[in-house]
Amino acid sequence: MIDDARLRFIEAATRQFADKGFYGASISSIAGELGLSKQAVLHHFGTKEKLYGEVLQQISDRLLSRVIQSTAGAGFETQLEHLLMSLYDDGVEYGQDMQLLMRELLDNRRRSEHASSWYLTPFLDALTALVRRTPGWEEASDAEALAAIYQLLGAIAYFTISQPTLVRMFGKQKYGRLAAVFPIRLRALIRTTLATPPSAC
Amino acid sequence: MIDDARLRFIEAATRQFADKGFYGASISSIAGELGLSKQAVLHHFGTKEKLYGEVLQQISDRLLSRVIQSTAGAGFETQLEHLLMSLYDDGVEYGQDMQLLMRELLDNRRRSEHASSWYLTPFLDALTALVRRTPGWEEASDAEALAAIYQLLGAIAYFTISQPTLVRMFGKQKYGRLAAVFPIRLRALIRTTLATPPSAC
DNA sequence: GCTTCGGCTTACCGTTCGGTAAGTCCAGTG
DNA sequence: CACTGGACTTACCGAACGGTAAGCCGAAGC
Repeated sequence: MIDDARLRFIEAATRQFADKGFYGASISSIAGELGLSKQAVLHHFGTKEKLYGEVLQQISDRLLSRVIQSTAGAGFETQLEHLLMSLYDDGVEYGQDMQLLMRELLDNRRRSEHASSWYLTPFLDALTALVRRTPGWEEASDAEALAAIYQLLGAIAYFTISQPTLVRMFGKQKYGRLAAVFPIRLRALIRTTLATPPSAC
Repeated sequence: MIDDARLRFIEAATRQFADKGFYGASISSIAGELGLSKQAVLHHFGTKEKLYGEVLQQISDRLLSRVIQSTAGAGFETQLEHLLMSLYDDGVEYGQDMQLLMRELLDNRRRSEHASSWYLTPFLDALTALVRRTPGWEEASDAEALAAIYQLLGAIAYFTISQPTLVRMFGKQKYGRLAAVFPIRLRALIRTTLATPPSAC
């Protein structure tokens, strides 16, 4: 199995960057996760920034392939609904990607000289395109579709990254009740959002 | 003006923690913003963690006083709408608090041994209480009200912290169009959310 | 006028960081 | 058998980090 170490480094880096952020995660601790020295990481990726870039790229690919994958059967409306709900489900289960993207959103301004910020563009473009195919949205502008989808993404991402904090805030039982109610309301939110094209707003 | 330096330190710290995160901001750079040495900071606050705690406490107070302040005139429904919209407006103008709270949400798990995570509880409690006074929500559970308000907060916070990244992603014009549409859709989202109590969901 | 004290400084400490340099080990290849 | 190149190591570097210790200094209190 060639490049095995490379892939495992990226996995470990994804975990740690999501958990501690770019500055909080060190290459030596990432290497330590596989029982290797930090120079093993530098050997494969050159710099920390490049490793981070690969992590981001992989997440971007995952997200985009998910959109493409969902383009099958049913109407665009239910496609979009399924996609967003599965994004929520997976985010709750293992929120690494959500966490990392949120961090990237926060740090991007500061780190913009070193890393580009276009990892999310294809994903957002695909989503807005999908929105504009749902009934009532055919003549909506990009901005209008993007605004709608961004609100839904925000609701999803914000909740999923809050999970650990909410558990400690409210305790397991109360969080459990919240987590039981949330997806029901989320589904309703998605439907009413799609049922409210700009012309009816 | 006594304690002037203290307050200015907290202001600078708020800026830098919001911008770079807890680990990214150093006490010496915070001190440098007032032209003082890092030991001036340590003299006032003891440790970095305590300074961070005061910053968080101040933000929490600001948020809570905002909720209380909004409790005047009009129905609870429009109170809540005004509150959320002003949260959005200010978040767009200077998103420091939003950014910092988002970071805290992400880092809280990791830093939980040193700092408590209850800064947001009073704010969330006040908001859920406010939701449960709006028509149709009187018999909703805490979890249901919290889920609804959390989705709205997510939509608001996610967009406001994304601002700089979105500008670089799409350019000023396209972002301008997005920013023009967003609050319109947000207001609609708030209203339909409040108009959809759990019984109708 | 002397002391006290808060605000602040310089000097220093141990640790960790990202990154460089040089070498070791070993499988594959002629 | 010699050699080559990739994977990985140890050794090291300068810089920055959070924090401690001790001292300076001007205003206030006696």
